[in-house]
Order: sequence, then structure tokens, then C-alpha cells
Amino acid sequence: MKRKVTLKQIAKELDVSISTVSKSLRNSPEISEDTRQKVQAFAKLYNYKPNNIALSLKNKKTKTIGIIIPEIVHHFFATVISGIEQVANENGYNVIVCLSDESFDKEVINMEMLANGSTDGFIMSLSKETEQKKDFHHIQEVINQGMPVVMFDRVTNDVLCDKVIIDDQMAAYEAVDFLVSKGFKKIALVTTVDYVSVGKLRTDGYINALNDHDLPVDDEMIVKIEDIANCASKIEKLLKENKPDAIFAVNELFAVTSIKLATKMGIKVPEDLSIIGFTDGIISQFSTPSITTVSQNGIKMGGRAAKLLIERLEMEEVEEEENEQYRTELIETHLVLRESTSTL
Amino acid sequence: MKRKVTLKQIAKELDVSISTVSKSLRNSPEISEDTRQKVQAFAKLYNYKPNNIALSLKNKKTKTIGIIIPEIVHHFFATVISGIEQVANENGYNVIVCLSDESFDKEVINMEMLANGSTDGFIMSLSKETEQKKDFHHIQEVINQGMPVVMFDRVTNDVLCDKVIIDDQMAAYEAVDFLVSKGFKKIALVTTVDYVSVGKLRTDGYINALNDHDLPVDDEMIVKIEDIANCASKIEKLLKENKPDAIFAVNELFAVTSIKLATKMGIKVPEDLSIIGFTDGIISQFSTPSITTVSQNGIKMGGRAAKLLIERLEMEEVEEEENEQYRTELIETHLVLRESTSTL
DNA sequence: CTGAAAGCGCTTACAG
DNA sequence: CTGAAAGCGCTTACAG
Repeated sequence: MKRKVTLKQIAKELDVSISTVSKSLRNSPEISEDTRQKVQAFAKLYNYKPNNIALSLKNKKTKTIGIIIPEIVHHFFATVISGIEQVANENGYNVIVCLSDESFDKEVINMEMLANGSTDGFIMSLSKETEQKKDFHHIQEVINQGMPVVMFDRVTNDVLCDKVIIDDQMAAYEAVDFLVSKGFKKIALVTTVDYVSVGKLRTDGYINALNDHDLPVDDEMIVKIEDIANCASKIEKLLKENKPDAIFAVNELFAVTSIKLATKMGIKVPEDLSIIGFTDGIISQFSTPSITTVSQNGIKMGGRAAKLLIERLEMEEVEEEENEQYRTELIETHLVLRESTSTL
Repeated sequence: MKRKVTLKQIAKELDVSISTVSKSLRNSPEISEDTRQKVQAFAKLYNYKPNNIALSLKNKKTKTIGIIIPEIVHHFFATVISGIEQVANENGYNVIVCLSDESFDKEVINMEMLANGSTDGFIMSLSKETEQKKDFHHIQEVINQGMPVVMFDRVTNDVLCDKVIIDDQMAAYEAVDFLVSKGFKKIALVTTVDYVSVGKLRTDGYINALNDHDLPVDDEMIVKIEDIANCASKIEKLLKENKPDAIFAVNELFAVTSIKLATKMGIKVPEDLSIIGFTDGIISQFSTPSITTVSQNGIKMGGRAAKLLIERLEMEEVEEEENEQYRTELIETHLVLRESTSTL
């Protein structure tokens, strides 16, 4: 068991001061070529690596990014982490991940815990409960303390900070517009309850698209699902009683569930019913039929979020802090055509 | 912008020493009731929270766990992280995630980076490249420095440490045994190349099961896939030339790909061909037909791994370090019956 | 009961 | 060219 070696030990071993060792290793010109080499050779031999914690304390920056998301067993969020991680790594940052499990309390606790010195900033997506409560004091507090926050996907206007989103409303609009252009008249919507910000926006997009095409917006054709576990009955009812010829679903799970239920009821997809989902994940790719969907590039979103955060982090060092030019970056989306929509 | 307050500032404000503040906040009996209350009130008012980094440096422990896995956009690994995170949180630990992207170099770099004081220990699953190279010096080094490591899923016998695995060989055996018991005679295997440890074990289980039932092991019926991207041709060839009546696939992707290809070729699943996969993920659940599979409880694996690591971490404090009783925990698996196997 | 000092591992302005 | 000192934010054994 050879514990990690410290400057102190090297200094003692070489009979010089700690300062000399430190400077030698950082190639300070103050130090003579001779001792520098001696120290460096010794350090190499003992595989000296500076202690991150000590550096963090000294420099008052940790070079780590805190990520707080609702869940990780979720293709889109995993994808975003992956994007963050990549950019973070390229810039010498590490990533510490906390899950809120869609709970407000967990989100607050995690945020406060990480804010006590563990990270330089945050990248986050709101939990459903937080969106419902509209209580963002924990985020505001962190920002007030001078730690930058970047929100993505599930964001709020009530907090001023950098944001990375897609244009949910427009993307939904385009999906529905596509269906209309293909001649569908009875387009249903399977969406979330309204407090889920992205769900609400996608719902708005659906409504706008119908309006713009002078199609009626029928409440019977809009199914709002609170709890994913028992969404089946509502969708079945929609299918049976309202006989839509197309469905726009605001996520993969709603889309695949609709397909499965329709198929079970003898409704053929896409012959009798076309379906468009949202998020181009594993399910959309491997479902049978595969699902036409609005792609949402999580890797890119994560990467951008990390870039924004790091830029702000590095900027702060130079300029005086109050550069309140918060940016909201839009990641483009597009429709991925697959088998679940008929090409009449 | 009100920056976080420190002991020093509180001390100054209250005109007492830093030690007194520190002790007051930790409810030391040394301090008079009076000053203790005064300090605590003030600290509360200013929302004082001790700085994690300073505590880490002082205590020589970070209360964070380093996780190094091949990828995160992967249902099983995401599931394991989720399990780790939960147990970690319950015990006051945070989790810092690094991805090796299946690359040996990235695995080494990440490990070394985190080992320089950022984490108290590691939970990891080997990258494919590492398994191929059989170079584990980075792991051994970390262990030699006194940091505990827990490996899961993709583990190696060449490193002594705690491990959490499933019995891959037995699980595969049981899956194939099930197929045999249902009367299938021409059971094919779609597996990985041999250097992937879990793939190899599952292959062994397949072979053993056939042997024990006096069924021939035919190399033509075994497809080893190196690169997931272009596995189609090999599976098509298998289907066309060898006409298996059942397939055991060592992961979800191979299973669903086999189903899709078979269906495209007019082979009906499960009527003409039964398929069993491995890992009960999103794909298995939402594929059509849904896939019979060997469940592999990632949440539980992650939870156990975290438990093992934390136990060792807390143990070290007391006993003298060389308690080299490394444990290997087996997580039970079972067959989840779904639509992809016919129930003759 | 309170506080000065040492120390965790490092860096850097300053003296010599 | 080298080293002592101060400091990052904290804790704790020790003096007073």
C-alpha cells in the first residue's frame, strides 16, 4: 500500500522546501534548472499528482459541474448527460450527477448539497413537482451566490439564467402541420397534464396548427395523461369513441402505447391510423412499426449547455461579474419519418 | 449577490474566534449556552453551510463515489447508476460519473483524474477495450493507494476487489434449457466476440445447456458479432441458411434485430421462430412482439455495489486496513416470459 | 469558557 | 535561487 505522495513528503525527501518543490513542478523560472530537474525526476518516480481537493480549496473552483435531472433511466436525459460529459471532459471538467426523481424536495436537497462548494455551477432540468409548485427559490439562491446555472428542456421563465431548449411549440406545430398536409382530418393529441412545461408547449403547438388550418379543436380528441402507469384506458377510450385517423403524442411512451393499444383493437398502424411521437429514442427506433417522431438531439443539447456553463465560468474570472446577458439557445429539431405514418 | 458566508466572517461579525464559532455550530459542550445560541442564530440568519471542499481536505474523505462505465445511453448502465445513486444518497454520498466510451485510454485517464483526491472509491464496469487488452494496472494502482474499488457486470479475475455480478453462465444455461424443454431442437446463438466477458460466459452457458441435453453444438448456429452496426448480414445468413427454430441472443439489441430481420424475411415470431434475449430493458418491453428475456436487475446491482463500497469505506476507518476479505455478490436473475417465445 | 496554533495539500507574493 | 509566511475553509488538541 503506497499512499499517494504529497509535496511535503517530496520536500522532506529531497531536503528542500515545499515551495521549491511546488515551483519546480510548475516549471517556475525562479527555480534553477538543477533542482527543477531533480524534483521533477523524483516526482515522476513517485508518480506525484497534485491533490484535486487542495487545488479546489486554494483556487476556489472545483472544475466540476453539477447536473440535476429528474431521472436517468430515460433515454433523452441519458443522452443529455452524455453530451455534457463529453464537452466537460474536453475542458477539464468533471460531472457530478444527482437525481431529483421528479421530487421537489430531492431537487432542493441535492442542489443545496452541491452548492456548498462541490461544484462551480449547475446544469439542470426541472422536476415535475417543481414545475407544479412553481417554487424556484433554491435555484435563485444558488444564482445569487454567484454560481451560474444553465437550464435545459424543462425550464422556467421565472428564473433568469442561460437556457438550452428546443422550440417545443414549433416542433409540435410542424408535426401536426405535416399530418394535415397528408390529408388527415381527425388528429388526436396524447399529451401530459399542463404543468409539465414542455407538454403544455407541445399542446399549444398542436392547437395552433389546427387553428391555422381551420380544423376544429375538439376537447374529446385531446387526452391529458397524468400518470403514465395507467394511461391505457384513456387512450383506448379515445380510439374507440373518437376514431382519430392520426395521433400526435408528446413523447415516445405515449406513442408506442397508442400503437400497441390500436393494434390490439384491430386498428392498423399506419394503414388506419398514423402516429407521430416526440423524442427520437430507442423505443421509436425499435418499435414495430417504427415511429415517426420529432427528433430532439440530446447530445447536442447537453453539449451546448456545458459550453454555455463553462464559458460563463471562465468569463467570470476576467470581467466583473454582473454580465447579465443571459442567452437562450434553441436546438433545431426535425421530423424523422418512419413507418408509423402512412405516406398517402 | 451575497456570497456564501464563512466561519471567519461570522467570527469577525460576532467578535469571537473562529474556533468558538466552529465549536458552537457543532454543539460542542465546551461552549457556553449563551454564545452557542448567539452563534447559531447568526449562522442560521446568514444561512451558513460548511464548505464541502474544506471538510474533504480536513477529513481526508470526500463522501463521493466515482463511477466509471462504458456508456450511459444504455438502459442497463443507466439503471445501475440509478441504483448506486439511491444508496449513495441515503448514506450521504454523492456520485461523480465518468464515461469510458468503451475506450481503454479514457478509462485510465478518468480513473487517474478522480483518484487524485476527488473520490473515496470507485464503482466500475470495464470498457470493451480494457477487457480485450487485459491491462488493469490503473485499477490495481488505485487499489494499492488504498482506495476501494467495486466492479460490476464486466469484471475480471485479474483484480482482487469486491464484485457484483449475475451468474451469466447459469442464466444463459437456464434460458437455453427452457427452450429445449419446450421442444426446440435447432437453437441458435447470437452473441458477442469472446473478449467481452459477459458475452463469453453466456456463450458458455449456451454450449453447456446443449451438451447436457445431448444436442449438437454447431458452429454454424453460433453468430459472434463484433460491431453492432452491421450485424444484420450475419443474422440474415443464419436465418436463411440454418433455419433455427429458436434463437438465444445475449442482449436486447441482438434480440430485437433478429426479430425485425426474421419478420422482414417472412419468418413469424414466435410461430416459426422463438427468441429469448438478455436484459429486461425498454426494448424488450416495447418491441412487437415483446421479448422473453433474462432479467438483470440493474437497480439492485447498483444498490449492492454502492453498499459494498460504502461498507468498506466506513470499515476502513476503524479496523486496520488489510481486511482483504473481498466479496463477490451474485444478483439473481430470472426469465421474463413474453410474446417472443411460443408456448407449445 | 475562549482562543491561538497546527494541520489537511496546495500556491504565490514577498524576503533574503 | 530558495524558503518562510499567509491563505483557501475548516476542525480539534491544547493553553490559558
